[in-house]
This record gives sequence, C-alpha cells and structure tokens, in this order.
Amino acid sequence: MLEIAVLGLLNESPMHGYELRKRLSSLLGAFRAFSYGSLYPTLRRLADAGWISEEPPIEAAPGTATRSRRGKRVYRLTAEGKEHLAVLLARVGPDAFDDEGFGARLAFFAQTRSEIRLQILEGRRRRVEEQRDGMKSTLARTGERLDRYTRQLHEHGLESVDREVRWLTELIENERSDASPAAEK
Amino acid sequence: MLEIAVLGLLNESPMHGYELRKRLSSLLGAFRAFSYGSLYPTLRRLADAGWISEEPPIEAAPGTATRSRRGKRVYRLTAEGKEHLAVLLARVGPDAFDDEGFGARLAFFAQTRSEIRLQILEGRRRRVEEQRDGMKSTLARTGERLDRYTRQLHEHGLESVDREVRWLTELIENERSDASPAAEK
DNA sequence: TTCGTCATGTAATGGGTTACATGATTAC
DNA sequence: GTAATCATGTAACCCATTACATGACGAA
Repeated sequence: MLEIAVLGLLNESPMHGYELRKRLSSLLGAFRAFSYGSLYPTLRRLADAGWISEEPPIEAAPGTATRSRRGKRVYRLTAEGKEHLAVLLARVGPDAFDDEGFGARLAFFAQTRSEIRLQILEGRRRRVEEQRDGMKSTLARTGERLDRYTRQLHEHGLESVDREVRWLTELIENERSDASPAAEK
Repeated sequence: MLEIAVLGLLNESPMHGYELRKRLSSLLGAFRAFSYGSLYPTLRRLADAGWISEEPPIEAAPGTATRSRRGKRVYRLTAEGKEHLAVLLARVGPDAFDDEGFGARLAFFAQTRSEIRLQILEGRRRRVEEQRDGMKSTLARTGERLDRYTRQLHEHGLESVDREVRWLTELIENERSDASPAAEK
C-alpha cells in the first residue's frame, strides 16, 4: 500500500520524505498517517529496487570527510518505477477491493485506464455488498436479542456500508457514461 | 482489543475458542475477523494471567498415555478476570476513542457504568469531529486542484464522519436523558 | 470409510508503530 | 544563540495474518 502511494505521489512530482509524509496524510484523508519508521525503510527499498532515485545518492565509500552528510534527499520516480507503478495500478487483485487497497487505487484513478477503473469499482462494490448482506442477516438473526448499544452499532455500520454501495454505484454509472458517450442525444 | 473482546464475551458465557471466534466476527461486524493464529495465543496469555480458566486444563506432567488429548477446551472468566474486565471497560484512555477501541467498548456498553459510557461517547465524538474538521479544511484548501476521483473520495469520507458525529450526538443525548430522567413531564 | 466441519494449535512472516537519536535550517 | 520546525534515520517491539499441521466427530 505504502508502495503504491509513494510511487503514485512521486509520479506527480519529485519530493523528499518529509514532504511525502505530509502529502500522504492529506491524500489518504488525515486518518491513515504512516510514520517515518515505515516511510524511510520503504523509500530505501524502492530505491534499491530501482524504482526511485535519490538525490544526492547515498555515498558508497565513506570518506572520513563529509561523512554523515544528512540533508534533504529528493526522491524521483525512474522510468522503471513508472512502468512498475502502471503495472501495480492495473493489477486488479483481491487486495484492490479492501479498504486500504481500494483507497490507494482510487487516489490515483487519474493515472488508471478507464477499463481498469471500472473493474476496481465493481469489485469493490461486490465486496461491500457482501459485507452489507452479511451484516443484514446477522442483524436479522440476532437483532432482537442484541442489547441496545450493540444493535445501534450494527445499524450504524449497516447504514454506512449501504451508503458506500450507493456511492460506488454512482461512480460506476459516471464511469460508464464517460466511457461510452454513445447514447448522447 | 482482542483482550477486551474475549473477556467481554466470556463474561456473557463460557465458550471454547472456535465458537469465540465466530461470536467475535458477528459481534464486531463481519469485518474484523481475527484469525486463530492470534486468538489461541491470546487465550493462552489470558489463562496464564489468571483471568480465564481452561477446562480441561493443560496437563502439566505429560504422562505418555493420554498425551496430546486434543479436544474442546472451554474457557471461563475467573473472578480476577471479571475484575480485570471491569477495569479495562472503565479505563477511558485515548485508545478508547479510535475505531477499534471504541467499537470494542461500545460492544460491551451494557456492562459499563453510565458515567463511563458518556465519557467514551464524548471522547469519541471529539475525536471524530477533529477528523472531520481536518478533512474539511483539507478539502477547502485543495479541493479545486484535486482530480475528480480524489475529491469524490474525500467528499464521501467527509460525509461519513459527519454522519458519525450526528449518530454519536444522538447516542449522547439518549444517554443523558436516561441518566437524568428529571425533566420527564 | 470418507467427507465435511468442528476444533486446536504453531512457525514464519509481515507491516506497521513507538521511541529514540541526530542533524540542518529558519525565525526571533 | 536558541527555540521551533524541518528532515532523516534506526531499533525494538507489537499485534496481527498466512500457511500449515493435527486431530475429533458426526453424517452419508
């Protein structure tokens, strides 16, 4: 997840880690913050994989002079990284349908092909519908016996997923009418 | 979290692990499942701490006969466990206000003093309001520049937290009028 | 007797967080 | 020159998951 988010943001513009973290927070919505303890190791990993470059690079030979030059380090998506990101965004696996994975995909929908967007939206909707139906039947089965608080919790949860289904349906309709502007009067 | 949930469920009735897991899933709402890989070690830990008892107990001396008697093992809340649970449910720390922690508390509100319930509900509301305000200002600040999908994601998120605030307000009002039925005509 | 599901458990791993340590830059 | 904040990084830990292994028991 962090991987997609980092690559996606760096595809918009090069940045250093600190700024990346701030953008990450606002992109993913104030919740879901990511600490430096996971961000920096991830950046190192992505750099090792060749998907991003660091400027200035880590000094391989530690000359006793200028040692531990610790300053801003700007990360930039490489050509391979761009390719890799495209693959990640186009891969419609089960992880694209859970909360985190879907959120990350949606955040970079502008960089995703319309056909893939539709698959992701529909997959997500199916997932949320399953959840909704599960909750609905649990509520129907145990609703009477549940104490007031638990019931209210479940009812609120049910309404939330219900709203999400409707929201997704709207997005899907938009997507479809964008994709085929055939029936345009 | 698992700790509260397990103790809370066992307070309602003794159970074995497998059943506990099912109840856990439906209690916490189909999402949030907990695998055996975390459940059984937790049960072991709680038993070691003396908060729950196992029946039949793990055989201390492994007689070569009847070894590895692997069958149902019923867990039951002990007196110390009951006390510990009461403490956990009454402790209104910051972790009681995040998604998980709040959900776990609410699920056992029936076992919680009204005064504590109110504190938890109000703390949660404050937390969600902060989130909402953060999202609101982010949206106001960056809304125009955001691409359509990201904006829709943020708008949907904002509506969701907004709904949660209203829901919590309702619960708080209920709680208050239950607590002080003074103004009853 | 074999299949499904109930039931318990462990080892390896994962993906993050917290707390800490350090250094660079800017504003006062 | 000093406080705040920008900025990078590591180590220890936590809490869970996945994948696996095992076994009991009832129904066909």
